[in-house]
Order: sequence, then structure tokens, then C-alpha cells
Amino acid sequence: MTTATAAGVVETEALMSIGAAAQSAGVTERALRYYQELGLINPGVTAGGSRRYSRRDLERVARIRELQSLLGFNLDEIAVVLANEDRTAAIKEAYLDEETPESCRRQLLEESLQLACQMRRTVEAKRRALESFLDDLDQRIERIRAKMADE
Amino acid sequence: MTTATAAGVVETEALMSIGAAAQSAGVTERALRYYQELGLINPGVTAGGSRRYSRRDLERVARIRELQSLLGFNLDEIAVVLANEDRTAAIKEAYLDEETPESCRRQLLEESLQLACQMRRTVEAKRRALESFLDDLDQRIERIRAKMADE
DNA sequence: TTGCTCCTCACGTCACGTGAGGTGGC
DNA sequence: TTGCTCCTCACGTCACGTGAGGTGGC
Repeated sequence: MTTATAAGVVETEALMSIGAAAQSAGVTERALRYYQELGLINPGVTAGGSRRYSRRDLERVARIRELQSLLGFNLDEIAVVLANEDRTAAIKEAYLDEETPESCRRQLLEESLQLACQMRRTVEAKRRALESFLDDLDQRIERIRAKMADE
Repeated sequence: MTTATAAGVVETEALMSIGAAAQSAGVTERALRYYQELGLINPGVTAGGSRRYSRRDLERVARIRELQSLLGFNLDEIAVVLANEDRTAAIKEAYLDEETPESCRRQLLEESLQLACQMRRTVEAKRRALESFLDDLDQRIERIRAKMADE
């Protein structure tokens, strides 16, 4: 894969082997292969059959782990989120394109707004739950401290 | 199981069947049997071999689900947390007991404080992560709204 | 007897973990 | 040739899901 720099020079992106990619992303090689099997990532491949991971692949992996650990999404749900985010990126392209008609732009913007707002509600609910969990803990800690004080 | 009321009257607690318990706790019967298999809960049993769940059993199940979904703990880790909380409850009993020597009380209090503080750090880290997730979302939403405004 | 709920296997699933056995470039 | 990394099966694990087949009280 190649990227155009500001100067217009085409430079080949540094691609990583699965070992380096796994290390860098903090996951196992097995997980990387599994995500690919499910179509969540799509790394390049050398002539010899080895996988090559781009920076974008690694960002996707980081996103997958975040959605798993922070929000508890499963990989099916994550596939939907990633597809939506890819869609949003595509929307951005189309949005900049002068060819895209006015009415279409509006709808594209509406769509990405809806997606972001729904995600926000999910995250907000989780944060609230964590906050009340924290409050309970603080009360418990305070009670123990009080007992230790009047000892 | 029986409980003494304030008046000193012994009243039998209402126990639930596994069907009612599962419904009330929002889990499947299979999950209840599995938790028992792992020793996380220990419901009563009728002469016919049916399980009977107390209010305390259901509270334990609620705690298990909370630790799973909110903090992402696995059942091994949850077993440790529950054991610690049982310990803390036992500590409370011993603490009220006049027989318990002064030095012992101090240590019991110290122990439960340590446990609560460690849990607090875990939850706090998770909350921070969720908060920065929310910030990112808010920025994304704001950018979309801005674009829609200057349309 | 008929429903309904309960029981115990026991196999399936998801997201990988963990070898087994083999290939390929320095 | 020797290491090292990569590859593809393929079986194991955790936390249950989901029937299969049978028992027990109203």
C-alpha cells in the first residue's frame, strides 16, 4: 500500500509482520488471524503467504479491543460499529465531493449523527452505572475509616 | 432457612424455585446451575431435589452479573471478590463481638479497607477510560452538527 | 391422565489459547 | 544446515445456550 505525502511524493508504508503487529497491538497472533477470518481486518499478504499489517489495520485492532473491553460488545456487534465507521469515513469523502447533491449530503450527515448519538447513549449509561458503583465503594470505605478512627 | 425478626419471632423466609429465581434475577436457569457448580451460590434443596433460592442468593447473583458486565471480571475473579466480601461480612460480626481482641479488630478493619481501595482503583480506571471515550464521541457529534449548520 | 416445572447429561457456541506439524527467508 | 518466524489444521477452554429424555407435585 502507498500513501501520498504533502509534497506529493509516493512513499511505501512500513508494513508489519503478524508477530510485530501482535506485539504492537497487545494481542496474540491467533486473535489477529481470527479477526481476519471474521472479516474485521484485511491485512496484505506477501508472495510467500505471510500477512502484512498497516498502521490502519493496527488502529482497527485497537478499536476492536476498546469496544470489547470498555463496552462489552461481541465481535458481531463490533463488525456493525466498524462498518458504520467505515461508512462515516466514506460519507466524509462524498461530502467533500462537489458532485454529491445537496439533499444527499444532508442525509449522510443525519446518518452519522444518529450513529454517534446512539453510541453516546450506550456509553453514558455505562458511565452512570460505574459512577454509582464508585459511590457505593466510597461509602464503604468511609464507614471503615470512621470505625478505625473511633477505635 | 429462618430469620429472626425484631420482635424475636422466627419467620420462614420465602424461597423461590429456579424458574422464579431466574426470572427475578434476569438470568437463565442454566446460569444459576452453573454458578452453583462453581460454588458461587449455594441454594437450598427440597426433598424432591428441586433448588430453592433465598433473597441472599439472588443478591449474590445480582452481584455476579454486575461484576461481569460492568467490570468484565471472569467467574474466577468474581469468586475471589465474593469470598472477600463474605470475609468482610464475617469481620463485621467479629468486630461487634466483645471477645475479639483490640489488635485483631485493627487488622480486620485494615484488610477490608485494602480490598475496598483496590476495587476502587480498578473501577476508577474504567470510569476514566469511559469518560475519554465519551469526550471523543462528543467531539465527533459537535463536528457533524457544525457541518449541518453551515450547510 | 395431562400440564407444568424441575432434574441431569451432553453437545454447541463464541473468542480465542495452545500445541502439532510443516514451510520459507537470513 | 540451523534458527526464527510464519503458515494451517485442530482440539481445548470459559460461560453459558439449547435441546434430549426423564421425574415429580397440582
